[in-house]
Parts: sequence; structure tokens; C-alpha cells
Amino acid sequence: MSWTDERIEALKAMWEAGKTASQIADELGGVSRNAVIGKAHRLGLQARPSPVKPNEVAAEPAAAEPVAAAPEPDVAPWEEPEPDPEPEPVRAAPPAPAAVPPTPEPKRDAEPVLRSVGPGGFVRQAPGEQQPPIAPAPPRRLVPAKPSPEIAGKTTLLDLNDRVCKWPLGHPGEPDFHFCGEKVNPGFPYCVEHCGHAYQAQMPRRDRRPPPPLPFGGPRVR
DNA sequence: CCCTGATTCGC
DNA sequence: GCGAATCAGG
Repeated sequence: MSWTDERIEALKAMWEAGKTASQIADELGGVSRNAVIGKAHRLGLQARPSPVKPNEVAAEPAAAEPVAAAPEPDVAPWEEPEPDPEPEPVRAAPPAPAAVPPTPEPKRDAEPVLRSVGPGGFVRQAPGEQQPPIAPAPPRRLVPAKPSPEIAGKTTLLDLNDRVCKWPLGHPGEPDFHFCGEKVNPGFPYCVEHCGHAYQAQMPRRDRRPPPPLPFGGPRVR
């Protein structure tokens, strides 16, 4: 079997629809799942979560700010916060904000702290002693709000077609979640602007810097 | 083991 | 360009 236009079209459609390579291979028939994946890559579509692709852990030692680290609300990788100069979804998987467990306890030796009790029975705090760091509440809103007027005039999932930009704005499940909806950059699932975010030049692998040797704080490669 | 997608490399 | 072989995480 060869890759006719129809078959390529079908492949694209199913790939973007989230079908797995195996499913696509089945439905197309006459090709292996490897063939499908290979073709998909050659076609340039490959923005999909891979089990094997680690999601770029920003494991900066972060030795700075000892305790004051703000839990960073919820900013999905694909979202475009107004003030942020660079959302850069790059080629990362949308649904992977990598929830970091709170673990507030600033490692302090279990050294018994001596307190004195004041006249009224109040416990006196040592000057430097902070009250228990409030556990950051889970920021994610997992359950969708009811459908609402916010969405009016917006491009919803149901409005998606081959001609509009599929760049998501906001968080899935939230009432105002929608898609860009601009006219697409022909041949791409996104408009010109979002193509600029989605597709960024990659250097040949062999020229790329392997991450391991970075001691810390290395330049964020993106 | 099964699944997944990514990558490599001879054709 | 193609896809089997291989890799590697879930």
C-alpha cells in the first residue's frame, strides 16, 4: 500500500482526532503502526503526548527564595496569560502541567523549640518563627462548570474544523474554555500566529546539547 | 507481557 | 520517502 492523498488525509484526521497509531493503522489497513508513526512524523504532525517523552522537568535546584516560593497558580502550558511574554507550548503535551505535590515542610531539624508562655497563657513565638506554612490549596479546577454564556461567540470544540485555528485558550473544563478560531495557516491546524508558538526550529539531534551534564541552572532549552 | 509514541537507519 | 527494528515509559 502506498500513501495516497486520501490515505494521508485520513491519517492526518485520525491523528489529530487523537486516535492511536495502532487504531489508525487498523483503519487504514495495509500498514503497520510503525508506518503510521513514521508517516506522521514525516508529515510534520507530531504534537502528541508520548509515553516516552519526559515532560521537560524544570528541576532547577531553586536554592533561592527559601520559603516564599509561591505555588504558581494554574497555568497550563498552552495557555496564554496576558502578561506573560512567552507561553511556549513548544511541542509539549497539553494535558501535563506536572502537578508538584506541596510538601510544605521546610526541612527543619526536629529540634524541640522552647517557648515561654505569657501572662494570658499565650504562647510566645520566637522572632524568626513562622506559623505553619499554609498548605497551598490544590489550584486545579477539575470539574467543569455548567455551560455558560461566557462561551457565546467563542470557538468551541464543536466548532472546530479544518479551516479554523485549533489553538486552545483557557483550561478544558472551565466555562470559557475555547479555541482560537482564526483562519488557519494553510496546511496547519493553527493560525499563523499560533503556528509560531507551536512550531519552533529544532536543531538536528546530534547537534543538540544533551541535558545530563548540566549541573544546575543551565539555560532552559526550549 | 501488553500498550504507547519516538527514533534510527538500511532500503 | 518508507517502515521494520529498536528504544523506552506506562
